[in-house]
Amino acid sequence: MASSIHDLARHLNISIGTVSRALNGRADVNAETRQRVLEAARKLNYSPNQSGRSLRQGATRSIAFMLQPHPGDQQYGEPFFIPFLTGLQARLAESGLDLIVVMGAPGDYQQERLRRVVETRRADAVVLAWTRRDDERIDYLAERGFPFATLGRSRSGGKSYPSLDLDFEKAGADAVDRLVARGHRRIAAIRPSLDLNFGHLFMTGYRKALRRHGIEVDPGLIAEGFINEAGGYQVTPRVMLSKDRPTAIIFNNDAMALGGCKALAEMGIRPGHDIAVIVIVDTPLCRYFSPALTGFRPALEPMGQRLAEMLLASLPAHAGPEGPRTIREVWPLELIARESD
Amino acid sequence: MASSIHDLARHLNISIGTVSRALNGRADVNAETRQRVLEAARKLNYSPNQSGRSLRQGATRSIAFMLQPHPGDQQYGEPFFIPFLTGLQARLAESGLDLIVVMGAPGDYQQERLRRVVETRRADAVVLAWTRRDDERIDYLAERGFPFATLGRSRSGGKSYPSLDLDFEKAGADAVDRLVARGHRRIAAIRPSLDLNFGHLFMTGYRKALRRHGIEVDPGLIAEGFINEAGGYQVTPRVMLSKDRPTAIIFNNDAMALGGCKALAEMGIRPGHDIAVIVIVDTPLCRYFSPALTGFRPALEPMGQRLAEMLLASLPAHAGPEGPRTIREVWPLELIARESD
DNA sequence: CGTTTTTCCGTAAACGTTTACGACAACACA
DNA sequence: TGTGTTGTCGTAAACGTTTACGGAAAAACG
Repeated sequence: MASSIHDLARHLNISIGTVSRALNGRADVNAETRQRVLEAARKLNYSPNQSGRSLRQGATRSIAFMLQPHPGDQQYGEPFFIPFLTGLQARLAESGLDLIVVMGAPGDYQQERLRRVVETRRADAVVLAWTRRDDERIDYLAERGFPFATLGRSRSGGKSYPSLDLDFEKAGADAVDRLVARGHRRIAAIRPSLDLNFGHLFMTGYRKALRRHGIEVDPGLIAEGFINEAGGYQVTPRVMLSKDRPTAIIFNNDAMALGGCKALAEMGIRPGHDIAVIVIVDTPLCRYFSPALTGFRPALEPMGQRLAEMLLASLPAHAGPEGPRTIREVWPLELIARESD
Repeated sequence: MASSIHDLARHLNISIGTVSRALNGRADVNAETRQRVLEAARKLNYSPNQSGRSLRQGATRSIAFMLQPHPGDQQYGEPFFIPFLTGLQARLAESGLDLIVVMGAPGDYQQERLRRVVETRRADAVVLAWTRRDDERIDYLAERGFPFATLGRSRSGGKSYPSLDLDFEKAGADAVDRLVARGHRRIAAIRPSLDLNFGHLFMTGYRKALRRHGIEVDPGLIAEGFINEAGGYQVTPRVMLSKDRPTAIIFNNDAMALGGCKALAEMGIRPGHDIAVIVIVDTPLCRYFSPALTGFRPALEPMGQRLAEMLLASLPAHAGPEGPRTIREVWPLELIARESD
């Protein structure tokens, strides 16, 4: 049904080699011949078979983003990822690469999907997100020498790969600073597993800032939950029942904040009135919540573009001129002051 | 670097044909030979090159889901799609198929990404979502004879393809019925473009039910906005300024409801107290909002599985036994009563 | 023992590309 | 006219699979 390069060749009475060269813009083909080939390609509705091309070139010209649910949870953190993916895909498209998103099955801790993509060579490189402090995916990819980049840092030592992260540590500290400046001293933190690196970074900033202000960190004001609405809802009451109630809460995430505010509402506590609330990663949800939640906004779309660039530069086939290769970058989180603190 | 079928053959001193047959579980290979091949495959860390396989078989063994932003908007409706995709991918994996998600670029009205997937044969079939009343994507695919299925119906006549949709019409009517039974007669509707088929269906149910109750539909109580938080926020005040204020609002979507409730809050109107609120498609956001929003919950994950099944049955290569093939199904939306109405 | 069937395996072609190599003509130059 | 250069194209191999076909040996059968 679909026309191949042979059809074009037959139709034009020339060889497939010439057709291919004409299509690929090679120099050694007559201008007029090229014109005829391009016209015929349009007329016969030709477009190259990707499998044939991949097989010959040993490259699929596509990059895979692994969308993996948080273990113990069905959450993917989508509202966060979509703008990032938009930027990623835009930049990749500029270089003629396709972005494909591979869904991990919930409960797939063995990285079955990732292995599948790598081993069957469905993509030339992969992008990982939600890096963990010790991330077996990174070990796996580095060991096999498969190209990859990560959104988020990891503790994995000695490996060299492009990574882009947000400065969660500074955001955690900034949040504390802001609250202290407004007179708060009992500041709670609702966080996910410390295994998730951004949770760890956030808490580092939180602790450091508290100490800097001479405030002792109270374990009773820190609670861990799943990084979704249910997690925030379940866990927030715990810190509110601390013997000396917090006057402020920092949530690591918009979904946790939503659940947390629900729990607060049920206790008759109004964010912005009775308690200050700040969320680390801002999304549209924060803006349209009542009261609007103060948060730190990441530049997700530019980050996607940037990580694509970094990844491309690290790929043998795309390595540009000599310029020094950026390996890791940490981007700032910008505070958006609203009504909740 | 990666081992091919030739490496296995050389290593075992047999022919590549036998290796392939052994690997693919064909009958005409000695049990002991097969055992040796499988062992060697494990030892040499072999897995088949997907490009080679696709080229030979003329099938990629993967299905593409097109994730397209709503025109005029950057919204993808992710919280809705993720559970659906989870079901889809689970069922496809059972049949050895991979699911890949292809991100449409915002503003890509010419379906450039879709064309790309189809023409370069990156997938054996595609799944479309957010069908429009007249959907040029469906026309395109049907015309080319490319296998596809849709989440959502369309008006496109005469074409035969598997589709699965929710009964938005009934949900719209049910919402009205419920509100009328509770004494409301001025019921507003916040909807997206009628071009989106689910918006159209919702409004059909809404109108029919109002008429059934002898209530005239008031154009002043209907407003159209982008299907996101900003849309709900911008448009909700419009219906509230109607000369005879509504006592209830039905939102087509959780994000629109969030924005709408923000607007209401700014006007000093409390959902659940001063006005009844119902949202058609329920998500975790509705549950954890304060007050918790009454809504209609779709069975998204089972729907994903079901659509995968329907798509598989329609594929020549996977067509099972003769059983009658379901072509279109409409699933119910279950009302979850909460606090907002 | 001769014939037929079965079991197992090797050979080679094919899928649709890209590309190294060489051929041939046209042209320039001495 | 002979030699080199340039421009354009065809040939054929290669990428990693799957599979139709046939053949040899073993088994079954008379």
